[in-house]
Amino acid sequence: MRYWLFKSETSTWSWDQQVAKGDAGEEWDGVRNYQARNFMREMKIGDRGFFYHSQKDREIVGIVEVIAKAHPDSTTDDERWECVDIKSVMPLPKPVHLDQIKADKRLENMVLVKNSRLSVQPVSDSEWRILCDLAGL
DNA sequence: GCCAACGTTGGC
DNA sequence: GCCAACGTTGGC
Repeated sequence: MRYWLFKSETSTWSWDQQVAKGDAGEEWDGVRNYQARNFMREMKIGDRGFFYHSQKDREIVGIVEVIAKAHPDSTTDDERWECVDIKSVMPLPKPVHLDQIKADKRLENMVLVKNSRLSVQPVSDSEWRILCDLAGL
């Protein structure tokens, strides 16, 4: 299983909205970036990811699971854009703020730190473990 | 609200 | 195929 990180602006699509969708989940649509799309194409059902609030909050707030492989994005007719479906699994007992991540030497190579603009990113096994630890899991 | 970093577009 | 111009993102 691989790990990922999904980034969203609170005002666009928040963790609360994701949770409200329950096990039915929701498309991670609206991605118009080739790198992010390519990562979604690599995802498999059962892969897990962090849900990160960008801009105002700047913290990882929950864990999600991939429940559908990449398929055409329903919000556009442009065939280039695809997305996966994800559902919320659980909130983090202690959300992990960007400041904490940046302050941790072990996480200095995270994509979130190195390329903050990428909206869908891979997370390594060790990064996943460290972040779960910081989150109180 | 500013601006640096990055991605995309389009003219050549 | 290069690169200048432009638009967007997201941290600060």
